[in-house]
Amino acid sequence: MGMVRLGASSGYAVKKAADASTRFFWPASLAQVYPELAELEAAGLLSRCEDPHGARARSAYSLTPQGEAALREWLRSYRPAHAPVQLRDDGLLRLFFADALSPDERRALVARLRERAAAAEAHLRNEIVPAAEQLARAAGGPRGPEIVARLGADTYGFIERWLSGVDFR
Amino acid sequence: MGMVRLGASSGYAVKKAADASTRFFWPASLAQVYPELAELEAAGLLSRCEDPHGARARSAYSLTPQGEAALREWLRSYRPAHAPVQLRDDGLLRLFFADALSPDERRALVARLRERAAAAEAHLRNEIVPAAEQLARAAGGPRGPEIVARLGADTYGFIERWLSGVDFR
DNA sequence: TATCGCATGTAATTAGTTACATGATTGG
DNA sequence: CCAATCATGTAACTAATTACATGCGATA
Repeated sequence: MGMVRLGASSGYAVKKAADASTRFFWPASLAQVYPELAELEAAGLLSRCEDPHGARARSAYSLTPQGEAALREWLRSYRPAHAPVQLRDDGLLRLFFADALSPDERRALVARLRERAAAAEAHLRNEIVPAAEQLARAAGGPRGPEIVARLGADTYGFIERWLSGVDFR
Repeated sequence: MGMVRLGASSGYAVKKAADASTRFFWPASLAQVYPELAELEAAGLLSRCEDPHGARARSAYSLTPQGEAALREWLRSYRPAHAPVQLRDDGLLRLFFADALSPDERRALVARLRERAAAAEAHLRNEIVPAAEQLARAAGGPRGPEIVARLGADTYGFIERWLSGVDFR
């Protein structure tokens, strides 16, 4: 619903938008998106209208007033008691157990973790942040996507620097 | 297997150890742990011996040489091409879509995200890091758990400070 | 003697991914 | 004309959580 609100009208567009923005903390697959859109329509939170492109069928979704209200209620319902951010990551898991390795292998693992954090930072900063800026200029200035993208880039940068100071012999 | 290596012999102990350490980036449930231990035993990577406590049955697992080798191979197999850290988080998702809220509501959301990051940092620093230090003193000085716990605490601290500088009117 | 923690498992449900299946449009 | 992208869905499978079910041991 949030993606629809930001201008992604079709299921395909919702998936594409998620890939280009929320992928790092909330990935979505097409097989999730299509049934979900249908359910939200059945619940009266989205309205659908046929918007074919030539002979190719396309469904253009938009938020109903009830959908807008439900989205805002969901945004307001966040409480700090909710589970904290999960840094779900098999790299950190390996670092956790890295005492089973030799010192050289340990250093190599830390180096690879640094590389990956640096790559994630670069990708967010060079691809995702500019895309969010463009969205802000285009669609009535939503700032959430840009703020989250910058937070992500800076956090990966922080992790990269932190790991550079680790001396895990 | 990593947990068994660090001294958690029973399924219950593995779960408890995960709750007290890897929970933030790799949560485990008992319903996962027990079948997994049985599979690893069947594969010859763990050996099991009956270790009853009075009349209460208990299985004490330990790594076989093949298990030790498999664990090390898994630790070595990490490549930066692997999916980057996922900050899977419904709080970030809400921030992403927060333009649908009023300025006051937005600020309240950011404040709650800060509170939660601060709580996670405090918990890691006051509970998880000391537990990892104790483990290091007890079990032949594994440093991975402590390093990861400190990285987590510092990262949450970074996020908390970052959010304090956000002006999302 | 009752509650809490230790201990082991199964069953049911829910969430999520991957693969399959199909076909139109657009740009090189 | 061929490849990439747009577009929609279903089916099968895998992973993960939650709930259920049971019972001993220690301690307050």
